[in-house]
Amino acid sequence: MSHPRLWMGQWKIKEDRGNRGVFAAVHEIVKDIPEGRVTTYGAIACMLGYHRGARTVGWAMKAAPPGLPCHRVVDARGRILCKQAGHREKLGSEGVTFKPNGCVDLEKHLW
DNA sequence: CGTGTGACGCGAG
DNA sequence: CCTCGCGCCACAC
Repeated sequence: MSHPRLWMGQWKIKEDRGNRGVFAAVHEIVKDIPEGRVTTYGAIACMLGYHRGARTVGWAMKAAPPGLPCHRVVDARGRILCKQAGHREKLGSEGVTFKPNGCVDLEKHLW
């Protein structure tokens, strides 16, 4: 897997946040996701050092504040878990392409 | 401090 | 390709 942020020292954000809450750290990362790019819960977890804390990242998303581009965060297979919103269309207008089955093309747009 | 919970990940069928 | 089951972790109570 290639996660540019992994070797950019982004996981240090956790320390910068003083461990006050992983949520804040996750939110910071999600905010930095550029348009036309997507990332996965597991990737974010890795950036923070929680190589197995993908679920915790999901929690952070649930508590995500307004304005957070949470539609750019999908699962490891490129599927949008948040069903309530039409994120798929949003991503499409940002230049993200999808596979025939509706999954995001992670190979092309993974952050 | 123990228990329950969840927008996940991955292997196996 | 899809579904099922187990494991993992931080947070709320």
